Amino acid sequence: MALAHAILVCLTEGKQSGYDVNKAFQGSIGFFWHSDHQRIYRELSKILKLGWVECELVEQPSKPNKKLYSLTQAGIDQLKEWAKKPSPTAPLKDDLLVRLFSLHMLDLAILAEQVRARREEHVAKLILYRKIQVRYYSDVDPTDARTVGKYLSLKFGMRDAERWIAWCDEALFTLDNLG
Amino acid sequence: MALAHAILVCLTEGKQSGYDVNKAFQGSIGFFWHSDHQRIYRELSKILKLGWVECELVEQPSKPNKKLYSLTQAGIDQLKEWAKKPSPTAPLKDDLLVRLFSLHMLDLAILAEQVRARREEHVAKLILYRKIQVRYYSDVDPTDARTVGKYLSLKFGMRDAERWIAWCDEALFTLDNLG
DNA sequence: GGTGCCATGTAACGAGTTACATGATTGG
DNA sequence: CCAATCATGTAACTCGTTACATGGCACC
Repeated sequence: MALAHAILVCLTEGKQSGYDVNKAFQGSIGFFWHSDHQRIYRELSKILKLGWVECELVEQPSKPNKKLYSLTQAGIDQLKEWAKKPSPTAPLKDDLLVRLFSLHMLDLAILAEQVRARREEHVAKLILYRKIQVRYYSDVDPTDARTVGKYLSLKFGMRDAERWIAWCDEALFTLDNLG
Repeated sequence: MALAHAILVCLTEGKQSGYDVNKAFQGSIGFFWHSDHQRIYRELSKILKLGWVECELVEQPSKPNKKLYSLTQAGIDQLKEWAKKPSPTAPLKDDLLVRLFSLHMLDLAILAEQVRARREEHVAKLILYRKIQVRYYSDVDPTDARTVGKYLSLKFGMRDAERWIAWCDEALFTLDNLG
């Protein structure tokens, strides 16, 4: 039940609608845990029943009504309990790496193209992360847990992109020497 | 239908039983695409029906009988078609990174312990990868596609472990300064 | 008049996990 | 005698994805 906990983490930022949570899952926390609005709405009603969140209906003139969710004490306890459990390492799962295992049967030019595309993706990500770094984390107070935690995760994202870019360069060089 | 294709990739190595495929999914290819024997057996019967593989029953005295699967031409075509399609980047998904977003509400000591555990895991992986490197890839012929492809994926694994270790060190330093 | 944002969900399907189930042989 | 290896699968369940569904407001 990991998505539920990711939502709880989201709600530590304050009251939010399903729509808001979904937006957070597209940026920020979504860089490390993704979902879609369908599942988020489903999960919100589930954890509402469990009592981990409470819900307040907000009527908005000239906009659709929304439901603002906020953490309950049970939700906070649940979050803390979850955080105590060891976090399992997510196994790598990547098409591109698998394809390399049957490289001898595949079209090298197409594969090289895919590696280039992957490289570009991560270059774009790195640029985005660096923008976020400059925008929000150029002057971090090292004693502010709230900021420091998020900054650490951003740095992870940056390292992730960098290692992809470096590996793609290596792979392209190798593929070039093959054909 | 990604698992099916990962199995096809496996079978480019030659005839294998479900048991063999499962073992490959625990080492080598399994470092980049994991599964379990249940799903592998299910998927094998599925792609047998589709005609991507064919099956030969081998009776073994003093061992359980086994079914040896091998690629058919349709399977090879399928593999090649699949490899032409762009490979989607697997989104990051990690508990530990998510927890950092609610760092201000969590127990720092426990989290630091989890980071240390994560570090050890990746140190162990890196050692394993290096052993494999020395054992199988100390003298790679850069024109041998079969070897070069697998070696590239191994190098990806090594970079992955290295970036984790480096990040964990950074995180531990940061967490230390907090508490 | 079209695109995009706000805001909510359901239904069907496919993928993946956990638990259950069997049974012989080999090595310590 | 116990554990590991070889070898196969089924059943129930949860998680995740895709497609479907609605509808007003604001901006260009």
